[in-house]
Amino acid sequence: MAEHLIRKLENYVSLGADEKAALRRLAERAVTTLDARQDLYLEGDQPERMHLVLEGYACRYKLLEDGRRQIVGLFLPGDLCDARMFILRRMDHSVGALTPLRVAQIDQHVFLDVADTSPRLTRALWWNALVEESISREWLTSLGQRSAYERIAHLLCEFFLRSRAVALVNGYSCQMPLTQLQLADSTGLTAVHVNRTLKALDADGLFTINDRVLHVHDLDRLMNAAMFNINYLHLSQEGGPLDTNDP
Amino acid sequence: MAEHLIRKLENYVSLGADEKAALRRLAERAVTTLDARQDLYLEGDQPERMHLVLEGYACRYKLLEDGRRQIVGLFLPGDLCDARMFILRRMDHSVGALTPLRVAQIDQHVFLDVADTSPRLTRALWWNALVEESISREWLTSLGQRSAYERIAHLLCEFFLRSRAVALVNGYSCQMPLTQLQLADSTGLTAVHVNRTLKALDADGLFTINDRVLHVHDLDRLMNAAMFNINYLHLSQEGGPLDTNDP
DNA sequence: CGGTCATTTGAAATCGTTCAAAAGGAGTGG
DNA sequence: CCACTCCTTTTGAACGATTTCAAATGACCG
Repeated sequence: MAEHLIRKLENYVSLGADEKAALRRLAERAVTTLDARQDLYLEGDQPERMHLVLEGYACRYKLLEDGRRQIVGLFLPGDLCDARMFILRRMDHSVGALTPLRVAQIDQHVFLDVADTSPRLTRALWWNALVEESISREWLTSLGQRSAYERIAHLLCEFFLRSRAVALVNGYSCQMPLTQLQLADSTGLTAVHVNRTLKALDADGLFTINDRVLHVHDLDRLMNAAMFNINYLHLSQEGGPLDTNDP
Repeated sequence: MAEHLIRKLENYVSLGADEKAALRRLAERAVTTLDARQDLYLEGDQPERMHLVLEGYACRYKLLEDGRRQIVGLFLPGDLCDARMFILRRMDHSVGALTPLRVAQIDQHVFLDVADTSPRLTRALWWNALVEESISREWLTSLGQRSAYERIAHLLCEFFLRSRAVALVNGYSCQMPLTQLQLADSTGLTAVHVNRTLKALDADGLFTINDRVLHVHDLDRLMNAAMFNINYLHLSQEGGPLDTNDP
């Protein structure tokens, strides 16, 4: 099901029935499942196919020689992995499943054909790629400037809002597949400190995580605590998505 | 002069005379100069033109409400700023000159026309964009996992190698326009600590910086100290650039 | 000459790490 | 069903990398 992807793209522009159909056909390609902890790519691989996440969660990560690990991006349902990575001969990072994962494997040329279905769809897929880059920049800002408390608040705030953008929230709750160790690898902290910081965030009434479910208790205060500026997610273009009849 | 850009792209693929000519024409568009500290874009701007850096150095940066600043990317001569940013209605970060700067301002459609001059050039410009993303991921890894010492070693190593890729080195020296404060904003450290760490790196015989010039004393040891894995720069495709007669 | 910016140094404070250990849950094989 | 292992969460105490605060110096510029 490409519904999550469609939902996400429609934050940017309303899609026509033909465009949605093209995306749905994409999602029917070579559907595979992976267990948690399995890798979709490893650093050094020659990427040949790209993937659309249908169900479950995954991450990009890099390893240093001595085993230190940094998670450099998260994939939610509806996210596309490495749409154009095949231009680089070798992967410079790995992609791993965080939970059991269902993905569609898509050949590059099939994707490019679909991307060319309509100018509007082309643009929407571009928008999607550019938002991913914007998120990287925001993560850089978090790692460089935010305190542990702000950093974790920021990550979870982003996660909640990205989940909401693909209709995966239930009021103020959503899945949160990251263990404290993975949270630590995402934020450049240690698991011990993540544990203590999560407790502080809970004590302050901002959110709790239980059994891989995030409950946001006060989104406004959470955003404030994280110095969260929603613009970088480029969700609603002022006045909402473009109309279907737009050029 | 588009020579730096051409040089850089030829790390990936050899370009034909017509392709080079197209790039050179790009670089003649609306050439402007800026002083150090002037901004090319501010967060919130609607990007309309993209830029090619002809001479001088610039950076992308983000500010938090309370004034903390993170530099999230560097531009050297030959770098393209925000080739496709116009798809996003608003800039989510700012771009500022680090030194006096000469740039060519390029309209989006002009750029896209040139990019379509040949499949090889299209691919080369894609390669360029993907390398920039790869660098972001490596910076994330630095900020999250590397110590102050490793982080600064890594940044300068990268800077040296990127300079070399556009023929801006002289043996083991190159310009290094960042002040210690800017180095601090790039690495998520304080200027005080950058100062002390630079001294340590000098004392260890890795490199020195004097009057905005970097002298690398021992590149191998510098790369080791930084845990520098050159693959992420995607410089030489195995066996060197593709041949001009390739598809 | 005064002002701004960059560099440098010292001393104290702190945030986050490291080390160590315990406890709970989930899955596996006997 | 128990024993076992692995993973995750949790807590305490000590340590240390980096920050903060403060101040001095030098270079450049109008």
